[in-house]
Amino acid sequence: MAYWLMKSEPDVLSYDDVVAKGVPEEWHGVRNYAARNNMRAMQLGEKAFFYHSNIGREIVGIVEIVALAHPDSTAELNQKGEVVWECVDVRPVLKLPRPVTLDVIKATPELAEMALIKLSRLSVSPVRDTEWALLCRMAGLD
DNA sequence: GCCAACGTTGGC
DNA sequence: GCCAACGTTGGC
Repeated sequence: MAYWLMKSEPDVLSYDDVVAKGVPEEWHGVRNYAARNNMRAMQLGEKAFFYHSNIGREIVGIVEIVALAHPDSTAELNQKGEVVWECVDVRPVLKLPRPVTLDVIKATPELAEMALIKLSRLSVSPVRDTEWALLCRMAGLD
């Protein structure tokens, strides 16, 4: 099982928004090949951190992948009429007892290699098992 | 609001 | 195929 991190601007879609909707959220709008490829690699049941970019700049919750990559309903086809942009669906799992801020992540040597830090513009990125476990502990989870 | 990083586009 | 110009993301 792989772990992931997905960014959202909370004024567009916050973790609470996803919870309030009560239905799986189609993670549409990604227009970056690396991010798309990461979504294609996701398996059902895998978990992702939900990160608030721009406002807050912190990991606030965990979501679960409930639909494999499928065509992004908001995307245009390319000139050949092919699907280029895809997305997964997620559902909320839990809100972190203590959100983990970007500042704290940056100040933690064990997390210095995270894609969140190294590739700051990548909106869907992998998280290593060790990073996941540490972040969960920092967030106040078992 | 600014700007660095970086991905994409298009001229050559 | 190179690279300058441009657009976007996201931290500051």
